[in-house]
Amino acid sequence: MKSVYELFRERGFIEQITDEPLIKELLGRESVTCYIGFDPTAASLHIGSLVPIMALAHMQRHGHRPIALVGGGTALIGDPSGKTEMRQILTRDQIDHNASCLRRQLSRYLDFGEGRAILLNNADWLTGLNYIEFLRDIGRHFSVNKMLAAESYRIRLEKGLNFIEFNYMLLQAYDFLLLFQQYGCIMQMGGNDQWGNMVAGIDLIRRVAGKPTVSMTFPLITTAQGNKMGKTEKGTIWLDANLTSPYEYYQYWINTEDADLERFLALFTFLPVEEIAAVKGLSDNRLNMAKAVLAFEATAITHGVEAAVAAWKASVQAFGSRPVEGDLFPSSTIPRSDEALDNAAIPSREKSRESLAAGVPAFELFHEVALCASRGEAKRLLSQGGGYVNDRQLVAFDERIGLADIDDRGEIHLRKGKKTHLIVLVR
RNA sequence: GGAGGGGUUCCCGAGCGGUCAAAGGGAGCAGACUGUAAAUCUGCCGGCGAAGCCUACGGAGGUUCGAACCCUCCCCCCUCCA
Repeated sequence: MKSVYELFRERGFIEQITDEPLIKELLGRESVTCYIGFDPTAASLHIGSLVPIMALAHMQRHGHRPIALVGGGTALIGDPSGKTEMRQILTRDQIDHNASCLRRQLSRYLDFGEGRAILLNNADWLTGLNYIEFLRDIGRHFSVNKMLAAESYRIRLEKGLNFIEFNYMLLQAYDFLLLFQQYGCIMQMGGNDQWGNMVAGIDLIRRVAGKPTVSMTFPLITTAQGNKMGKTEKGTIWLDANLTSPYEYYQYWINTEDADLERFLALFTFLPVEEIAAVKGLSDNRLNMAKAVLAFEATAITHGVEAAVAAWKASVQAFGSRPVEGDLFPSSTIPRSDEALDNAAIPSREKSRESLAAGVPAFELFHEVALCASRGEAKRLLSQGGGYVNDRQLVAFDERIGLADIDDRGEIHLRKGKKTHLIVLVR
């Protein structure tokens, strides 16, 4: 079996590491306890946290012991790293609530069974700290001169950085020290913007305990367009099915740009790299099949196979069938034929028969079902030919939609542009 | 604490008494072209409506026929000095 270090290398997980020979050796030789922190700044993680999650999952699959640390304590401070402005400080209640949501969410990716992985919240030790003691025990090991030189602070020095944020690094370093002492955790991983905080932890452990520890950062994943992952202008792509439905999630992935496909398959699926390498030679239809595989696998990891199949069916229903050929990604469990399609995963709205009897002007209907944010927007959309009813393009924005448009399944299919489908269920 | 500079529509950023729902860019949406891709081109891009009205330029007041633009107070940010 390949060591997880090699796997990280070939799948593109590594941006920087502190001590390559040491990490290589440790990961190949023994079961290592490592940790990654997750900020409970929202009640759900989003796609941006997927790389760290996948990294922990890989660690676990290779017999190491991951610690997922929910930053309930550090979130009270707010990490300035990688941010140009101070972010909104959340209340204790909000953070506690979010932290408990994240615990549940992370359990879907990792097995927190006895000895296999650990889930902690740093609020448990940070909120009870005594200020004077902390300064004397921990603070004295930090050089302000050195901190000011750190990239993450330098950027903020131009924009303004207040004392509470300046402290963040000490707290994260302290987390690492505590995990080292209490759980034998010797490796921290995280996004590349965490580099400064991670190195600070290693330094602290060396000073306090005299032991070497290591860290590894992941590249900040951007799309080929240079946008941050998971933050589209439409909104964030969340991992919570209630915030981003499995169908939307699937669609997000299937719309991956060509240039990102291979990299994303390596990062966001468990498919073997040998199969992923085949993407290089693909074009047109077969390339799109590979995107379907990415979408299916990614959806299955986050929402389960059943939800992924439903999303796949809905997608095929909406965009046409292009079964993935058998020689592509043999390891993938994506359905290869399109029997038994259904569109249950396509967003739908109910509407009564009576309300349609007199016919509803199309722009009002589009607004009513939330396909458009306002009536004005709906009018503009329809006037420009961006509205469809049962695949028929509407020519007039006030065309009336009524009983005649109901199909034999009792549905009216509305479409905004090429990609946004919605089904009106007539009751 | 003192001096100066700022806070404009989702973001950046012009405007500095009427012609401003506010230049320009970005993002977004739609159309064409395609492969549910990218690039490109075109149109749209506060709300409700027929005209018109309403809501918006950090907040509250004021001057004026009329204010994003002038005045007062307050809040927030930045720079320099302490």
